[in-house]
Amino acid sequence: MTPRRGRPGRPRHIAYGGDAPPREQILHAAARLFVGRGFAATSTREIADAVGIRQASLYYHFANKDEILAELLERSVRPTVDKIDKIEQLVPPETHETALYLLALVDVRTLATAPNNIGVLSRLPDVTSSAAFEQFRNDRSELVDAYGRLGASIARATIVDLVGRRSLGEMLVQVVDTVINVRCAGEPAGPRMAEAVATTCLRMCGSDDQQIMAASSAATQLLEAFHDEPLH
Amino acid sequence: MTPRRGRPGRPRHIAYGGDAPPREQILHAAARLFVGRGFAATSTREIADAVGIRQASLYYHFANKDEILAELLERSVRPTVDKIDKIEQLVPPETHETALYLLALVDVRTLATAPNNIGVLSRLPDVTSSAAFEQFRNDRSELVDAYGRLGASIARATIVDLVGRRSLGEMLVQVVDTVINVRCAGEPAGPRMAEAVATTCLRMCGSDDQQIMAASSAATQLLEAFHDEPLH
DNA sequence: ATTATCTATAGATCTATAGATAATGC
DNA sequence: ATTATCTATAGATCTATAGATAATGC
Repeated sequence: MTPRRGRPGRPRHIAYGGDAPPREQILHAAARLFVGRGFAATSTREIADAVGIRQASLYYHFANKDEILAELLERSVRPTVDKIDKIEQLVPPETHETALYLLALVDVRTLATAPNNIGVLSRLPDVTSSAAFEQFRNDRSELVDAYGRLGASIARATIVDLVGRRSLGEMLVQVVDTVINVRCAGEPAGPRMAEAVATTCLRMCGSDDQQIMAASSAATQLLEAFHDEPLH
Repeated sequence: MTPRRGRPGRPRHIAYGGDAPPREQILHAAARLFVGRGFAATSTREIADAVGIRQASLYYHFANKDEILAELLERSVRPTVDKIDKIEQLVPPETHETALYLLALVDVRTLATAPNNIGVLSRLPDVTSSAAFEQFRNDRSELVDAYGRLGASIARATIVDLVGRRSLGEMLVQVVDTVINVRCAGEPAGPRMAEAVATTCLRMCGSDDQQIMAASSAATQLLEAFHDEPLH
């Protein structure tokens, strides 16, 4: 009953276009163009040309241009959001510091390895004012909540009362998003960067050097378990 | 010989539209829309509607849409670039540290007080890939050079050799541009922010706390002289 | 006469739909 | 029969130009 995707159809006007599924080829080309020239400035024709199909053929895979964008936006947060539960359910001897550190590491890696630096998309005004942005807003909100909860469980009451749980979350996410800037600037964002970001997050919550060191080594060990996780 | 701008012409289809010069009204409306919804996503009709004139009337003031963008881009750097010479010509007892600190203060204020946070424009991919971006690139390059020169005159040879004068300049500008982020996040960017950014700049060049304090108070005093400066 | 607007429109897109077609799989 | 493409095109923009017009200033 399920349609058997992946079966051949009519051949493309251009002979060969790689062996990835066509949907993935479209997403990849669209990501490159959206990030490089902007969402509104990129026409569906340009995407199709990059893939090697006709403009109208895009609509077999996506209902409209916004849906391509929505999928790319989702891919820039979903992998991290999906790991929140497991991270928050860490039990002693792991500390809350370790959990926040680990969340930051996972998040940085997601943004750092996402093809074409799609993390930029959610900052573009033509994207944020598009209908496709709604779903992303929800996903990101979950992420901010998680950062806020973990941060608040670490920080002293004085800090939490002053800053507020929500805006602590916002600021932590903001710091993590530095990775996007770094990639825009053309520098690679490796494990070094991840450590820098994660320690900064703990420091924002008032952790001292010793706590940070402990969280760092614990989280770094746990990270690999999350690395090998299947995404779906 | 000079055309007398500002004389009345045919009345607008909408009676009253404020008393600023029409060119300024257009720039203001365009800035708000470009920053809020993106450059490519904003039509000339939307700009005209916001001003209260017909779409075609824009073309009496600007040759095309790109020229509106070009003017906005220029206004986001020009005020700072115009003050570089005077800042670099500071003589003892003012130090190089003071000069860099002052440049950062001036730059932050320009970005912080620019209407509609037009600093964002130069980060949008549809803007950076437009023809109007060429001039901005040159202006910004001058600015990066100045930061690089001042930074290199402060930093130890080991730092300059490692990082390179040019990329030291790039990073200093990057730090100053944090103001744009802050405004995007909806927070106000006041003198407090300016101090934070400027001290960070000095610290990046290896200045110690005492040098920073001295530069800070010297530069803060000099700032007002630059504040009252006429712009043209 | 000069200025700043207006109306009308050409020409170039751009998105999305309708319906045809060239492959393979059963 | 099913899949993934194709061709053709409608309808909705969007930018920019041409030429008319309603004010004021001299």
